[in-house]
Amino acid sequence: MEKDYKDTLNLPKTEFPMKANLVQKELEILDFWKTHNTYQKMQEKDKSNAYILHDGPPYANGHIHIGHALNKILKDIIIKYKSMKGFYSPYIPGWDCHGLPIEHEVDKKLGSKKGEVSILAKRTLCKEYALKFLDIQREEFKRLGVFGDWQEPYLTMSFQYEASIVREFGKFVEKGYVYKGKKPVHWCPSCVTALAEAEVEYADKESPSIYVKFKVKNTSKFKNTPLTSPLDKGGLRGVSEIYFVIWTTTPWTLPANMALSLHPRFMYRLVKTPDGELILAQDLIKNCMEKIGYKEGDYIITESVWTGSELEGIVCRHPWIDRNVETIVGEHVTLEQGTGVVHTAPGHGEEDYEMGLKYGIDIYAPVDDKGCFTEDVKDFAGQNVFKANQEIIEKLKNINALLGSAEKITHSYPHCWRCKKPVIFRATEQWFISMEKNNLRQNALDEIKKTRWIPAWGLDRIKGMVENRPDWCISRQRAWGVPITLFQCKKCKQIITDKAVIDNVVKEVEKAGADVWFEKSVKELLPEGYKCSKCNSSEFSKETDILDVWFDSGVSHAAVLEADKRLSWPADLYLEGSDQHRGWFQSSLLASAGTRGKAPYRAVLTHGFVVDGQGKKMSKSIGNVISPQEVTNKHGSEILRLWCASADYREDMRISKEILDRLVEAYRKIRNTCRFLLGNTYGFEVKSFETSASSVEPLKVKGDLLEIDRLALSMLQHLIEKVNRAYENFEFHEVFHSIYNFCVTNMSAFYLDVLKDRLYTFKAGSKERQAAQWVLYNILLALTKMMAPVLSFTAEEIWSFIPKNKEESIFLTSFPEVQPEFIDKELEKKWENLSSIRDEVNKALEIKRQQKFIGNSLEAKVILYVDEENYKILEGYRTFLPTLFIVSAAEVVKDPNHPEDSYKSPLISGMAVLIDKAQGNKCSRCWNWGITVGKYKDFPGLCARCHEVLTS
RNA sequence: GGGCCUAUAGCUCAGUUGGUUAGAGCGCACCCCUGAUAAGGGUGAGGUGAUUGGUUCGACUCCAAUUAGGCCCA
Repeated sequence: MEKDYKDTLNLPKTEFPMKANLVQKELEILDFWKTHNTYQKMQEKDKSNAYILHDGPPYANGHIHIGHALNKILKDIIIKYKSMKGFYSPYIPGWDCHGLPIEHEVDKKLGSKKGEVSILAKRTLCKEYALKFLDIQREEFKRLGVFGDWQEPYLTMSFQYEASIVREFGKFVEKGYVYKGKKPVHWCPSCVTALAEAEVEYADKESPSIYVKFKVKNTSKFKNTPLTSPLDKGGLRGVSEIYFVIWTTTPWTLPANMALSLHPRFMYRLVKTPDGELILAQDLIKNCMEKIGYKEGDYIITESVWTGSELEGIVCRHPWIDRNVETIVGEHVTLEQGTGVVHTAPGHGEEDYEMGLKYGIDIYAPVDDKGCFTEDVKDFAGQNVFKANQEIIEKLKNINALLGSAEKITHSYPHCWRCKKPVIFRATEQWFISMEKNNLRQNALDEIKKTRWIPAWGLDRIKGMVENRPDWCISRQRAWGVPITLFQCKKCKQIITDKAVIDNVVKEVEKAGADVWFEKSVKELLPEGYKCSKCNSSEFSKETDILDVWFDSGVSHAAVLEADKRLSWPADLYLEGSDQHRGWFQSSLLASAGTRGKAPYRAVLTHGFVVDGQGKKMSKSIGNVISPQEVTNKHGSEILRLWCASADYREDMRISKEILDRLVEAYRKIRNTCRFLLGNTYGFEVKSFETSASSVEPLKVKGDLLEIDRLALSMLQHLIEKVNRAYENFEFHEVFHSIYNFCVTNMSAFYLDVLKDRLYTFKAGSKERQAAQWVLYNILLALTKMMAPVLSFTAEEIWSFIPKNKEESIFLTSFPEVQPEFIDKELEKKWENLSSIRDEVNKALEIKRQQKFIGNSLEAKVILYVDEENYKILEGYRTFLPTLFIVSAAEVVKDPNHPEDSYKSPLISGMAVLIDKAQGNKCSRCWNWGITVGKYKDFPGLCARCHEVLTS
């Protein structure tokens, strides 16, 4: 039996497990970070060199979903990278605590008791609810390996934060932005309350469908127009009655009709009918005439045609009210239904309202909070609007304003989520922040231009929104939020804008939270003896509405960036999903631009949404939801982190079982590469190493390196460069792909494979082997550090296996920088050729392997038949070729006439590869074949090289 | 319906200012190894560049429309 020489080899040796067992191991590492205060230690830096990423607060409701995980992990990657780059880069997570969803949950729990509970008691329940989920989410975020000051987050419901909200609101009041106006909201007449969009459910409802004509007051405009078609000899000149025709399903909104909307580019035509000359969109004529009940021949379509724009500003008369109604134009008009002429009641519709604002029309809504007409509406005062529908139709019929007869249609209509009854849209008094005051809109637009948007199209998106948005409606008729802290004089209705009054409230809120507004009386909240500056009255009322929660989070720049000593203003980066262009990015911008004239951020980065493997959005009903908890429990958070870095977040990110499986494999490959590096740096003297790696004796080490070692180092520098650039540009998928490719291609399949012979069979302390280890050590350090921001758990684990005498955590080390002295362009160029020759040899070997001529490549001898040019390339490497090809022998023959059985390279002209069996016998130690095997009596199974190693 | 965005192999990504037969890794198939071993190596097969039109000597790259999808509005 042949002696086993395995013990004489330097095989890899490491305790670092191949199997990650992430689900368990991550918990240990989290514990390590906790007990060693790793995050805190990372903050012990020069604060003047800071990189501030300001956290956008998630809503403290429910468990985190995959989108939350993506967002927090991306932030974490940046924070860790910047920190390792030497920046003071703290992360203060925050939570958005006020708002409707929490209030709803509390209402739900209260059930029938809802009405009996005081506002303060309810607010307490809301607070408890928010705290509960804050804790849950905090644990879930920490479990993902996200670093941050989790012990001291910011909460929009903390006293300090609430005081900031009141203070910032006060600034808006002082500067004159805040005004009271009317805006239509969903209103439930049965519950007598305003409803938020989320409280509205859509259900089918039967409504009347009617066509109504509006008489043109002055037809002179038309008299100058050639109205008559050749077929219509009578012409229009004798006609004095011209009407616009509208269609509506809410006759009750007609008393509030203030305008008729046309589309600026649609074509409108005049139609002669027994009921007069009607104007409507030409594409809808046929349909309307049918619906109204005319038969063909009953009406004549004239040649007269205009665009909506041409018809703008025509004065009409309301069917029965003494009111002029003008035609206006808007893009919201469609040709899907109706007449192309839209009845517009700014007090009863969202688009109508927008049009009203645009044209300066009164936002008129003569309907009270129980859904009944007010005294304003003479004929129908006191009537419920839905019940009044029929009477209004009768009225229209009587005054001959109704075309055809009323029909019934069933359509989707908003209903109250609580009482399930149909709701109405009704203008109510609301508080607004003016976009025009102090040039807020323009100022915000200027700041948008100064901000770096990543990706760049973010600028266009938010710009368009800010350009077109209406004034900011900041009031909500709710309980769970920060009150609009305004007083009104009961006598003269003056709103108090005194700074002293506001400051006083801020102080109160600082002490006791926003609850104080509801707890204390007006007198207690006002400075003592305060009197109205206008009428000297001392009787005031306090506002009961609360602020829009977007105002809450919008002022985080003041409440957190400015106020928190750990941070500074403005932030270097805001990073959220692309939905926040309308949300937080905008509210923050307006809140900051309105009070400080500047954006609160230097750069804004957005990521896409998480979708399923088909690119469809995740939804419970489809059942394609993947939760972060699921991934963590099955594969480990590390895989989720890797997923965040693997895909391009600027687009929507897909996640599926297959994608995760691929990532698990990629993870294993990276892990195993590091494990091999660890195993082969075993026994290496780190200290002497580091000395010689420093400037003390660099040349000596460099001189010991083989060419392939220097090549590997050069390749490493390129990787370092690429990875640095990718992190700087926030292109983490580039980080992942380059590191991964480096592990697979440059290391595993090339350098490490070639190196095995030297590492295993050379003497442990030989300078060749030491040189290789030195390179491996450097690669390992660089790789581990570079992956740390993404694969934080694994990097920390690897770090703990790297011979010590250094930082306690990988996150306390500094990020690898390119060392230009190790870049060797010339060498790379030479090796490009060698590398492609190696590829061709592999092809030749494969053919022989498939033919069962050889198995292991060491059984082969390679003979290269080359031309002059290739000979020059190979000449200097003759002795190294067997190592490079991982075969037992290699010859280079300068002869363009290749033998028959050889593989003629299609890629490299002038080269053929002949594979022969290696001569001699297989060395039992190094497995290379050679004629020296058997020569030595003391070790008959060894080749000369191994004999030398064992006997010297 | 509107604004913004996306569409390259089964998967994740590259593709320089429009210029030869569109690249990588994974996965897959086949083979080798059994001294990185629930590892490692090799070879190979996979693409009508969403579709349709246009600009151009020439388009994955520029433009338009369509389709599918995403976010935000309506």
